Amino acid sequence: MSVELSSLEQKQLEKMRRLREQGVDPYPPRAERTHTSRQAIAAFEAAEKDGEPAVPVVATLAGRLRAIRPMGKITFAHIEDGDGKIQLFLRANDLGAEQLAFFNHQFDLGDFIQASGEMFRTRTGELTLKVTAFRLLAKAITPLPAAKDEVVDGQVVRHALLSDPETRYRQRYADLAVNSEVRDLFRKRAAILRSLREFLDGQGFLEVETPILQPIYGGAAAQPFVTHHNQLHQDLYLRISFELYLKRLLVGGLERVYEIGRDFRNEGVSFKHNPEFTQLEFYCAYFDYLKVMELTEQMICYVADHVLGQRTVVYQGREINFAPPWRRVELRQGILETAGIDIAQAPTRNDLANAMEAKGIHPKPGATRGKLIDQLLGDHLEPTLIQPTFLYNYPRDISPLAKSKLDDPQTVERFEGYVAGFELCNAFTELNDPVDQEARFLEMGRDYDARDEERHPMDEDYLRAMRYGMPPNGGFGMGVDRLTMLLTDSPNIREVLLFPHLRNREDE
RNA sequence: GGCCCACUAGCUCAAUGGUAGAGCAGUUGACUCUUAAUCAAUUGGUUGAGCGUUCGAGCCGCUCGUGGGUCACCA
Repeated sequence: MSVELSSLEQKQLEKMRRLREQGVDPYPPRAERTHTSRQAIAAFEAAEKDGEPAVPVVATLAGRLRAIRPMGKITFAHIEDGDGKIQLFLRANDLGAEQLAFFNHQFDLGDFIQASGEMFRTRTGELTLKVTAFRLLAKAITPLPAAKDEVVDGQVVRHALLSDPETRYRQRYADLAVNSEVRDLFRKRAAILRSLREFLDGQGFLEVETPILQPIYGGAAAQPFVTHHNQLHQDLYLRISFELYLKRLLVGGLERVYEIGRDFRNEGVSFKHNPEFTQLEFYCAYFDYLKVMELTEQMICYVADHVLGQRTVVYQGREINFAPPWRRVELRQGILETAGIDIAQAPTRNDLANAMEAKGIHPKPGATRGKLIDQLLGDHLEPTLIQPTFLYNYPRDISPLAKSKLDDPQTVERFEGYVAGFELCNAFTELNDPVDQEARFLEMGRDYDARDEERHPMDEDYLRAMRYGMPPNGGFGMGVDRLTMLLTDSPNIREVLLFPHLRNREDE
């Protein structure tokens, strides 16, 4: 092995080799399991009458050794499998002293074993397997981080649990192995994804898959990752959004489409940003942003109902209620109330910058009017949006793919959903006018510095698609990781990613 | 990228600038209903890396690394 092993690991490696010399395969290819821990307990309870089963419940269990308590001529142990933990009871009377000593000395915490016998109740009432045969399934070389559970008044108290975030994220396998609530969190994440699909499928949406490697990136303002196809001599970008491909599908006659997948943005990392993250986008022909708002409320409630069984959740100490209708706040009004500036009274970039200066707010140098509005939103309004809120009607120049309002061409029909002080989703009445769209692309190129990597590249094929005719439609995008944070009360996006992005370590 | 904090045994944590410790895990032994089993004994350290200050550094200073927080960035 290339890495240096600790003395404990070297001892275990030596133990494993000795077992092999004794004819014990430390990694046999097959296991026999008749019951999971839960199934064995359920089978006993079903057969049970007055504390005794009518017929013996014989089971072979398999799992990881989590506790061994030798007591002379008997030994208690716990193994953990996918369903939970179950106790084993081994007796010299049943197994012979030699077998019991083998179990006590050759098996270690973390090993996978299988054990056969009859289910019974101990004097304390715990359903337990009385073991008549056992076998090693996989030897552990590295000791699991010590974590013991103590039950106090029905509550499980963890001792010396693995808590160092770096180890937990870098060695997620160890984190999962010893922290059962981490396993539960990722089961919940899977349930969230399943519920989102169920809801959208039920609404007649078609799940599709579009390219991750794209010759032209677009649909969002973000720096892309660049890669290269060797044989084609072609630079490619990892997608920063699905938007432009999904809307091409509306041109093709698919009226309701959605995609759940990975987006990649080459930007800073933070408690709510990971370089790759899971995005949900859907597009719905003949919907506008108001209908998308209602669909959003229904969808989030559907997920909450199915995953949590309720529509409220406590996030970082504050109760959040997802029940519709969510508060609706016009962006102009929200900024007026929190920053004291009426953006409608500041029609140009300089007007707005002056208004901000007058309030003691330093406008970002070089920012467009839209970016200044975004600054006011992020600094003043966003932190106040704890309960689910739709902010709506956004400035045109930060929304190049959204349709303008009929009575106000400088404002677009767009909303963002905010919960717990951060952005959860983003949606608009999609721009389907190819002439206006081309003008927007050109505007973006003008307004942004030519070196600004976030400027929107022109996508000629997208414009061609739109010229074939795109039905009016409402589009929606949501960070699934952030929804998962909310529903699992996780303060950090890394908690809801199995393998969050971390810097390389020199020693690895 | 800036600033702040952290990094000590496998895990969780101690240690006035003066001999690096505890609990759990490990090892050895006792124990036939235990469950953080208990009891007795015991192994285990390049204190993140390097350089410096000092008679003497886990502790003070500098550089670097990693992580966390925060700001910047992120429609």
